[in-house]
Amino acid sequence: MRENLPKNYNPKEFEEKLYEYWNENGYFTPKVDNSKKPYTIMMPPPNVTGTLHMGHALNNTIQDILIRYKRMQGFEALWLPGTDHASISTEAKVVEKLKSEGKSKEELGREKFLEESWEWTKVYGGRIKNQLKKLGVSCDWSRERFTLDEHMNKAVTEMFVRLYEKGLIYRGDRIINWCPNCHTAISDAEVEHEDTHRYMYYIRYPLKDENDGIIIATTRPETMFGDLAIAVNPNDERYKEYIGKTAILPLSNREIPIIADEYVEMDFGTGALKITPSHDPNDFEVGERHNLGHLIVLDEDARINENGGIYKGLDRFDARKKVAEDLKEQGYLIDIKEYENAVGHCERCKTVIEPIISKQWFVKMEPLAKPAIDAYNNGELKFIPDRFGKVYLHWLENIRDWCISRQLWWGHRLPVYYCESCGEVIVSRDEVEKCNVCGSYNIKQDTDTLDTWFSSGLWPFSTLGWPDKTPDLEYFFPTDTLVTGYDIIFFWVIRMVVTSLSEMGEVPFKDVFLTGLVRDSQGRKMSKSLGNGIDPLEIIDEYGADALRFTLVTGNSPGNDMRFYIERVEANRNFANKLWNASRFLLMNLEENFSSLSDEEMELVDEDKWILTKLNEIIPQINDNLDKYELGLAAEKIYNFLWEDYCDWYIEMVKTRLYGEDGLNKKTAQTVLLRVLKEILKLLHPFMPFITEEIWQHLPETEKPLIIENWPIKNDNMVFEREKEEIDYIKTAIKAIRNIRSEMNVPMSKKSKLIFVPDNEEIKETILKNSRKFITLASAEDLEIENKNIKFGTDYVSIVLEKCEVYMPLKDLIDITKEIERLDKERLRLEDEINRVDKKLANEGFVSKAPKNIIDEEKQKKIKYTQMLESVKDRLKILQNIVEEDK
RNA sequence: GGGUGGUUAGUUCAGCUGGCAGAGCGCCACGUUGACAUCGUGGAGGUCGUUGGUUCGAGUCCAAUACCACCCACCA
Repeated sequence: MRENLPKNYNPKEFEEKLYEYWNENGYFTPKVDNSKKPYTIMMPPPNVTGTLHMGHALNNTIQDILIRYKRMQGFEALWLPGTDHASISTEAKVVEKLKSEGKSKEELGREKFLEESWEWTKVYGGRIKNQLKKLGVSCDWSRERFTLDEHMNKAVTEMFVRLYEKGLIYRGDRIINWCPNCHTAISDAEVEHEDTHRYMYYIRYPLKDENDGIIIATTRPETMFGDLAIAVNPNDERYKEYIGKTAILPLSNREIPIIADEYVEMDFGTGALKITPSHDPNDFEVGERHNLGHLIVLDEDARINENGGIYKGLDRFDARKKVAEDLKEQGYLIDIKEYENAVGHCERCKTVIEPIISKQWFVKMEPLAKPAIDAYNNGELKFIPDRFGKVYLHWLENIRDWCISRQLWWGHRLPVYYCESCGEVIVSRDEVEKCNVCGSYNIKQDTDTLDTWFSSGLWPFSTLGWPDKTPDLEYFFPTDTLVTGYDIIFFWVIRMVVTSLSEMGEVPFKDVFLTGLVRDSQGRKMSKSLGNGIDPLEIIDEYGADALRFTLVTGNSPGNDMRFYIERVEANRNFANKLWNASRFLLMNLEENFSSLSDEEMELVDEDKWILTKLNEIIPQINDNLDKYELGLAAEKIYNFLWEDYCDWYIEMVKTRLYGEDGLNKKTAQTVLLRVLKEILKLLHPFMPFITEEIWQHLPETEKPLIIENWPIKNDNMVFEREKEEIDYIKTAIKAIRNIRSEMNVPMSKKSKLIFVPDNEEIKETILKNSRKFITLASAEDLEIENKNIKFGTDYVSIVLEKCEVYMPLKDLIDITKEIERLDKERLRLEDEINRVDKKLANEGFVSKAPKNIIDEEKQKKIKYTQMLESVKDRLKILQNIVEEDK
C-alpha cells in the first residue's frame, strides 16, 4: 500500500532513516564476483581526530556520485573508507592535553603516552565517521580501515623491509628540516616557504696574522659558531689571493680556512660566503666536498648549544640580536640591510624550521620516481584536469630523498633494531631479540616512528590486505579513481604511485580527479584562525545533504577553486523542493491501484513523444559527462530537464488530460509522467541520493530500492524527431503570445481569442492538434483558423511567427501608434538578420569552405526571416492605410 | 628565478572537439490558475582583460601583454 508524500519537503524526516536502511541492507558492500566488473575508489582517509569541513564534503560527494553511478551501472562498486592516524597532528594534540593537566609526554613514558593517544582517537575518532554519514556517503563500512591498525603495521613493516633490502631505504647524516616546536624532523614536502622580511648582516672576518679581513653576508649570524670555512668563487679576482689563508671567527676566535668553491655566486652579497655545514643544505654539500666536518650549534629547541660559548641557552632569534649587537660593539658588523626572502615554515605549526644535520632514515627516491614518470607519460595514469600532470612530473623530475623518520611516538615504529653490544643495525619483519652478528641479547628497537604519509602511501593496497594475497586485493586492485585535493599531490598521490609501482608492479589507480579548494564567499581560504569556515553539518541541518551536495558539484569545474555561497545552497534546496512537488503532483493524479501501460498499449500524443525524445537525448549526454568526470555539466542537464522540460512544460501540457475522462489518453499521460519521473530520479540519484530514494519508495511499480536500480539507457524506440519539432514550435508560439500579452498588460484572468492564419496545411494541422495547449498555457479562450486573405483591423494585435500569423482581438488595449512602432521594430530586426545572413551567403569563402549543414542552416534562416518579414510588412501596410484613412 | 590557473551579464560562475553568448542569485513588471510563493509568467542586462595572428568564421586555436591568485625553487 502506497502512502502519500508529506506535503512539505523536509529532508530531516528521511535522510538519516534512509542512510540506515541502505547501510543495514548491505547495499554499500560489494562482493567479489568474477562475473562482474569491479569499480574501486579508496577514500582519502581524513585525520582520525578531525572534523568534517567543506573540503571533505566536496571530496566525498564527488566520490559518492561516482560510486553510485557505477553501482547502478552494475559494477561491483567498492568505496573503502578509513581514517588516518595523522601522527604529528594527533601527537601534538595529546601533548597539549597532557600539558593542560600539568604532565609531559616524557614524564608519562612511551607506553602510557600511546595509551593516552589511543584513548584520544577513541573519543574523537568516531566523530568524522558519523559526520560523513550525514553526507550520504555510500562507502563500505564493513571494510573500514585505520592507518595505524595492526594489519596496516604489517604492511608498513613489509614495505620498509622490502625497500631496505633493495637498498632504497638508508640511514644517514643529512641536513633535514627540524621543527623546534614539534621536535621532529620533517620532509621537504612538509615545509612551506613564505616570503619573510629579514635583515642581511655584513660581517667582517679578520684574517690571521694580517691586517686584513673578508666580509661575508648572512641572514643568520647566530649560526656563525658553526662556521667551518669561508668560501669564495675560484674565479673571483677580488678574492684570489685569500684562498688558502686562514680567517678568525669573530666572537669565538676560532680559526677557519678560506676555500674556493664554484657554488659561490660572485655577484651575490659580497661574493664571500660563510660555510656552516651543519645548518645549511648548501653549506653541507660544500663541507662534504672540502672535508670540513660538522659542528652543530643549535639544540632541539633551536637554542644555542655549548658550541656557542657564552651564548649557550639563548633562543636562535634572541641569539641573532645579541650576536649582532656584540659584533657591532666589537667592530665586526659592517652593515645591516633589509632583505626579503623565502623562509621555510613547518606546515603544521608554522614555526620557522631549522636546517640541521641529523641522523635520519631516508627513502632513495630517484630510482622510484622513474617508473612513476613513465606511468604518466604512457597514459597509465591520468589526471583530471590534465594540467596537474605537469605538476606531478616536475616534482618527480626534481625529486629529492624522502626523510621518513620522525621523533614522535604516535605512529608506526621503525622496524629497525640496534645491537647495543656490537652496533649492528638489523631491519626485520619480526621483532628481534638476539643479534645475528655477535649473539648479544642487548637489542633496542629504534625509537622513531615513520612519517604518516609512509603508511597512507600504501593505502590503495594495504587496505585490501596486502602483503597477503587476499581475494579483495586480487579483485579490487588496482583501483579506478582517486579523488583528492590538488594540495596533496606531493604528500600523497606521488607516494602511492611510487610504492605501488615498486611493489605491486602497477599503478594504484588509473584516474586522479583533483578538486579545488572550497573558499568563502569572498574568495578567502576557509580557516580556523579566520573563523570564516562554513560547517557542512550546519548546512545539512538547515537545507539537507542533497542541496549541499548539489551545490558542491555544480557551477564549478574540476581542479578549480570555488566560492561557497549560501544562496546557491538555497537555490538547490528549491530545486529539491521542485522535484518533491512534481512527484507529489504525479502521485495525486495516480489512482490507488494504478498500473502503467506497456509500450504497445500506450497512445502517445505529441507532448508525450516530445518529452520522451528529450529524455532519450539527455541520457547519453549525461553518461558521457559522467564518464569524463564532468559532474557539474551532468547535474545541470538533469536540473534543466526536470525544471523546464518536465515541470514547466510537460506537466502543464498534460494537465487537461489528467483531469479529463478519456481512459486511454489519460492513462498514457500518467504512464509517461511516471516513466519519465523514474528516469529523472535514477539520473539524479548519484547527486541527490536521499530525496530521490525517498520519492522512489513512494512510487508504484518499483521492485528494488533506487540505490541498486539499473542506470537508464537510451531507448531508441522512444525517439520522435517530428513530434519534438512540432511541440518546440508550439512552445515558441505560446511564448510569443505570452510575451505580447505581458507587454500589453493583459491580465492572466482575461482570456483572449486566438486567430491563427497558417501558411500551409501542415502548420494548420499542428496547431489544431495541439490547440488545447494554447487554452491552458497561453490564456486563450477560443481558437480559430482563418485563411490568408482576411484583413484584420486595428482591434487586433498581430504576432508574426514562422509560417503563421496570430491575431488577438484586444480592442481596448491597443494603441495603434505603439502597435505600428512595435511592428516597425520587428521589421528592422528581421531586416538586420536577413542582411547578416545575406552577407554570409555572399561570402565566397563561407559558401565554399563551411560545412554543408551550417550553410543549409543559414539558407533556412534566410527563408524563414524573409517570409516573416513579408508578413510584418503586410501587416504594417494595413495598419498604416487605416491610419491614413482616418485622417 | 621557473611554472600553473583565472580575467565572460550587477554578482558568482558554466561554456566539451571554433558555426548568431548561457545558468543560479540579484534587479524590474505582472500574477495566489486545483504540485510547488522553497512558486509561475514576461523582461532588462555582455565591444567574452588588451593587442596582434590563423580561419570563410574566434569567448573557444596561436603569439604577445596587463592585472589577480596559486604552486615550485638550496643565491647566503
